[in-house]
Amino acid sequence: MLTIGELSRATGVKIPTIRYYEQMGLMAAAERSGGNQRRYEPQDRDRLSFIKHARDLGFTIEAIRELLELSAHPERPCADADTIAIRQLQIVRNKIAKLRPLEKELERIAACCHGDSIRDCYVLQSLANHDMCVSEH
Amino acid sequence: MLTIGELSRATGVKIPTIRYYEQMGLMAAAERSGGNQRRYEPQDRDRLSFIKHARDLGFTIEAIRELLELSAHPERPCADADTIAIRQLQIVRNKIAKLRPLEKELERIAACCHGDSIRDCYVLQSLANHDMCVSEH
DNA sequence: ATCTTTTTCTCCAGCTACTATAGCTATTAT
DNA sequence: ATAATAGCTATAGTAGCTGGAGAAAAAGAT
Repeated sequence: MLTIGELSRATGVKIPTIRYYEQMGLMAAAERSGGNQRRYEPQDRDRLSFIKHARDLGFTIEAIRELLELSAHPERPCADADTIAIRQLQIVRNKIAKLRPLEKELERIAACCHGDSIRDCYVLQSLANHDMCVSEH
Repeated sequence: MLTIGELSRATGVKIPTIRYYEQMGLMAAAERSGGNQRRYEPQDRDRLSFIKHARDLGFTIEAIRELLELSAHPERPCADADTIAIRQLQIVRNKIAKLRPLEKELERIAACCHGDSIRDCYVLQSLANHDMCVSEH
């Protein structure tokens, strides 16, 4: 049996976050000690590690809930889990695709400022004037 | 003079967002019509466009506040604005740097699942077992 | 002038995924 | 027995909006 602090150290998930996951229904309500403190089984640690790993990969709570649902039904087809992973991959790729033009634009804006005073600051001019941008965003 | 709807259409910023910016002090409290509706001057449109452009580039409200502060003082050195832009570039680069390993990991997880049922689903196994990951994240 | 439609007003709640505080109690170590 | 550490609940706050309710104003049609 683990205390919430031990579970936290074992998984790298902060204590308030563990309680939050319980509230959100990702973790089952833990058993309690005589003094009303949460006590966990080893399998709770596995489940929480799964959640942490998925969160680190950017899956939403909702998506994780679905994945956990699926893993509770070993006979179901694997395709559903695959779909969720592919969806997440799309989300991550979209984010990267949006950030890359921003990076380029900021490089340009930040690198080119050779003015001395705000009056002719390239950064501020660029922000004021969208036409100066080299790409869409 | 523009109504809030016209300003919204002119800049692509939604009406509640314009009111929110006013609340946050990014936009000055607008003049009002006899019937208490907001009326804007052309320079308000420029300011809001500036804000929108900066938001699109991922600057926080706080950073935008600083940039607007700076642009109100044309005699100050340009370096301050440059610093803010460079900081934002760092933030964007960090985000990309974090997302790329996730992309790789998700590609691997999503592509390799050849099992039929959840029992031997590669997606779920990978999430359960961090050791299967090829990179840190 | 009246009627209808559209726009705007304020206030407040909700979103994601936590994080932090306050005030209290339980457990553990000495 | 006492002190230190760890845990409890409940509530509010974070960023940056977004949406809804209910009322009032403005604009267009007759």
